[in-house]
Amino acid sequence: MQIESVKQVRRKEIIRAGTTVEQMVRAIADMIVTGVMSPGDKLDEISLASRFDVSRTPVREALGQLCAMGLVGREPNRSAVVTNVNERHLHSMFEAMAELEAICARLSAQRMTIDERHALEAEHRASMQLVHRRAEEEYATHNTQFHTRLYRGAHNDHIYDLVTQTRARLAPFRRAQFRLPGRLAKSYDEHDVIVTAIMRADAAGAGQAAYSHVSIVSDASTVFASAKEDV
Amino acid sequence: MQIESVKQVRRKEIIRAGTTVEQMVRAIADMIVTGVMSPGDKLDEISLASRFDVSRTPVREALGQLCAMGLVGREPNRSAVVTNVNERHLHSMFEAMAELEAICARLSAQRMTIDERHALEAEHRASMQLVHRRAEEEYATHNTQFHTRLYRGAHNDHIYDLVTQTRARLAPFRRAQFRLPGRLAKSYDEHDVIVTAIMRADAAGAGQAAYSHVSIVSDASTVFASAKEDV
DNA sequence: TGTCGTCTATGTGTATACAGATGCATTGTG
DNA sequence: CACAATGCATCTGTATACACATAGACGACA
Repeated sequence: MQIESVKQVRRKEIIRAGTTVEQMVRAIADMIVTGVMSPGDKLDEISLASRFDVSRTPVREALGQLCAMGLVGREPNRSAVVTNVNERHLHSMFEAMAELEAICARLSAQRMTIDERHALEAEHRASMQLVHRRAEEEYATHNTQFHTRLYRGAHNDHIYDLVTQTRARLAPFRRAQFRLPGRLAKSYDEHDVIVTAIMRADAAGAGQAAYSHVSIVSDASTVFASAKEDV
Repeated sequence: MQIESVKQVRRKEIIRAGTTVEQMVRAIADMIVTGVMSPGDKLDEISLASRFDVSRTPVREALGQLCAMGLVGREPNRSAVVTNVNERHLHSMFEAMAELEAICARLSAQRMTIDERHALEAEHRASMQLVHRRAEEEYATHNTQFHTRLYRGAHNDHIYDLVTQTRARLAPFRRAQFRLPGRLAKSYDEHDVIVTAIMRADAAGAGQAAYSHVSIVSDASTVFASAKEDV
């Protein structure tokens, strides 16, 4: 009886804390993406359970989802670990990202509605101010929206899934891209080429512009080297 | 004590039956892919648990993986259901598949080693016999291998993951493609164009050939219509 | 002193128990 | 007779218990 009341209280606390599985996934993913946890770090189920004040069961659920997202690896009878990608694999992800962006840009050039084209152009034009003000954080937000518009503009749900998934897996390696001097202006110019091609319905041009945009932004080996030095 | 011995026995049975989570995933995926279960069918945890003679816990694990694979959908406090894709979404998957195949063919034309090129060509040539013998089953096996060679030949791990994943999700809708009259010969001819382009290191040609090959094979709306009539 | 074996501690995998939510059926009322 | 409300049954979500696997430490023997 007393035990049950304890359970009740705990349950209330959990509900109040609002620690759902989804939130745990977000929290752990954030820790990985922001570098709080480094590749190779163990994710102990018991520690996580006590940390989020839930039992191991939902923790395992969350780890399963993170595993599906590719952020953590799991082996039988072993703790889940933050996935440790090697340089070759990282390069393959950046290349895949470039290919997917190119597809989205091509399809966007062909399929975007008038409204979508106008919205893309307007948002892009407005971002010039952010470049002048050197507002890196805000530009990063705009940049995410800009690319999301391309993914949506392709009007293909499955490709949207693939590109979003790839983007999530690359997130840990894209930190602070816009801090580099002149990077904002360069990004804007590259966006401009893409937007212009899309407005002209120039599919091939948009695809090529998007490919080189992402390829240049990534420069995988450099990114990886810097990321590795942190470890 | 007695309870424990019962558990022991059960455990032995389970081990003997060898019903691991991975096997359950395979079994359920097969049921979906082969049409034993139709889109919209409920996947009751308790029924599955008794069916595989395990508790609900590993069943939930398996359902989570199937959800990540996109074969089943889950909503809170509701049974998992076999994903019911609409025509638009199915079309988007076929289109994505064509784009991914094109990428793999392009990259294969550029990157395959001499050995890989020879193996591809040899296997392709050998498949002509299967066409003459109208060996649909065997040709289907060969076809899978052929495409897998293209995915591997691109030398990009992440793209391999994406294309494999997409292929798995499309599996339920590709049954009996090779039963159609003349389909084998047509497939062979299309493979031939791809192989020739790859042997010449003609990236653009290989990409285009692969795209139209997959696009024609799929013909999404027809496939969907027939799949739908079964339901 | 080094190496191999065993023992223990920690953590995962699975089973079971229980609380909450949802959907359906049954009953009561207009 | 139809519709709504309530009760019940069923299934999911989470907690907890227990058995097995693995790794690291300690001791024995060469």
